[in-house]
Amino acid sequence: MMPVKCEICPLRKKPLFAEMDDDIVRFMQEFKVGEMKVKAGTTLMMEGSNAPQLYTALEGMGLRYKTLIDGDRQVINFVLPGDFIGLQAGVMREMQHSVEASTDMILCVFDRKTLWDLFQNHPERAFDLTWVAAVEEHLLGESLAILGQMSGIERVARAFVRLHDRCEALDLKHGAGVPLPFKQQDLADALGLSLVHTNKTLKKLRDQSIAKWANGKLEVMSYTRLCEIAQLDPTRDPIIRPLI
Amino acid sequence: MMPVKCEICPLRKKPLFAEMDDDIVRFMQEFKVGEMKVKAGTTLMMEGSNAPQLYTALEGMGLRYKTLIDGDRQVINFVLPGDFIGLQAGVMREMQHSVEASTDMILCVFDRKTLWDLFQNHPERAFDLTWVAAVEEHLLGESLAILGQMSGIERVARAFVRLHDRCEALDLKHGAGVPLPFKQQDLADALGLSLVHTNKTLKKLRDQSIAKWANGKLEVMSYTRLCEIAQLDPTRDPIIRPLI
DNA sequence: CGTGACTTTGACAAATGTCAAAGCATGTGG
DNA sequence: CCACATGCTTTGACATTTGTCAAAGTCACG
Repeated sequence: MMPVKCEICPLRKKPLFAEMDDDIVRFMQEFKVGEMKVKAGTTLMMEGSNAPQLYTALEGMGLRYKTLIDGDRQVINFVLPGDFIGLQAGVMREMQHSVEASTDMILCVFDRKTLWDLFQNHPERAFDLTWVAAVEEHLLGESLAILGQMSGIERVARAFVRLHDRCEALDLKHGAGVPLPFKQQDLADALGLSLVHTNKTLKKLRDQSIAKWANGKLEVMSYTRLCEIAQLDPTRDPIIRPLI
Repeated sequence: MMPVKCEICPLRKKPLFAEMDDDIVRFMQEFKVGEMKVKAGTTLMMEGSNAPQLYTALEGMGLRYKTLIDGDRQVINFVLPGDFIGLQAGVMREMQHSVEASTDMILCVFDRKTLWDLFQNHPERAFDLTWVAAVEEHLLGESLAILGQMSGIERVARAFVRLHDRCEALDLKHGAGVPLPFKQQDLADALGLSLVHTNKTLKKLRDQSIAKWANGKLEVMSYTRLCEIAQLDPTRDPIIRPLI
């Protein structure tokens, strides 16, 4: 099967991503060495290793996580289409977290070795890479504030709003809900809550008809009330980011 | 008073920072538009604003924080000499957190407008900037795991080890301890604990003769035991980063 | 002195975690 | 087609951690 041409990349035109000049698109086409399909459960990057390849998620979802000495797992964030994977491997010695596919995924593949070429000959793209890193930094800072200052139900609500909005921006809404192909344990590990407590919190949102998450689908029934709990302004603007 | 020349910058030679070519040093000297001294308590960057200037901390300490709707504050991290301030303002529309000086500080000042020149004409420096962003991302991911998975005493121990090591790497050790010019409330806000609980946790570490923090000085009495609680290998290597 | 900012303590309340078991799909081998 | 094993979700009872409130202690400073 032919890989998707960057030129006609369906992600590129979503308003979530910064616009891209035509010559940048041509360069990306060159920079891209191929496409990869992986099955759910595949480990894409390993904490502590150095990866020869970098990716951009095209389809499917995954998660980034760290494993602690005592075996606990912290999910750093969820990987959705448009996310760049492997920046740390690209510029630091090695990855500081692992990345795993939660569903089957399709990824754009880049070569780590040509990253330097990007910096030397395509300053706009280098800038965009830094921009992506800064957006990532922002999102992690926000997550930190969520774990540090918010209660269980607030954290779940926040996660739902974030994921719901991102899916909508990607036009992933089909029917009543958006896809959320994770386990409750994944969400628990992301929010720093126990599985049991997460489960009971989900029940509360269900019982109050605010949001329902089952069978890999998230249905937000009252966006307003969800935002209220999540301490978010329902009319705020999304963060624009470049697509690598 | 004459500003410090980059050439003789005392930070540059610390093994914590990546080595820098001579011509890069010359460029940085140009890039640098001046030096700034601020008093303790000064707000250097405001969440939501765009800053015309970027900084590198030379002396003194500060903190980055976010304020939530309900007034809670999350301290994102502590700012120590060598930290770059304002990357988000440089590449995104605006800062996503505030930065405040906890002590008097001296900062290297750069002009946001010349950042683009850096990307166009100094790819190594552009790479370093991305590298810094990646290191920051790593540290935030680690913080996330700390807040999400560790108990109160473990969090405090982690923070102490991190800060102690960083101060040592900067040769800030004088006498029995390292400077830690923050309030208990700052640490509490960084670790997602209440002030009272933080205070009681500090007492535990004191009573067990593991670490004592008073009058802005942190004295680590048993690095081994502290690392044990912090779930850290006491022999691990520090992360090297570029100095901007 | 008296005031304000910070730290320390004790008593009590609330949120969250742990354990254990049951429920419920789904897939597989007999 | 059934029986059973597996992985995930749901529940209830109970334990523990952490937060909240209120007050007192300490220290620097005008």
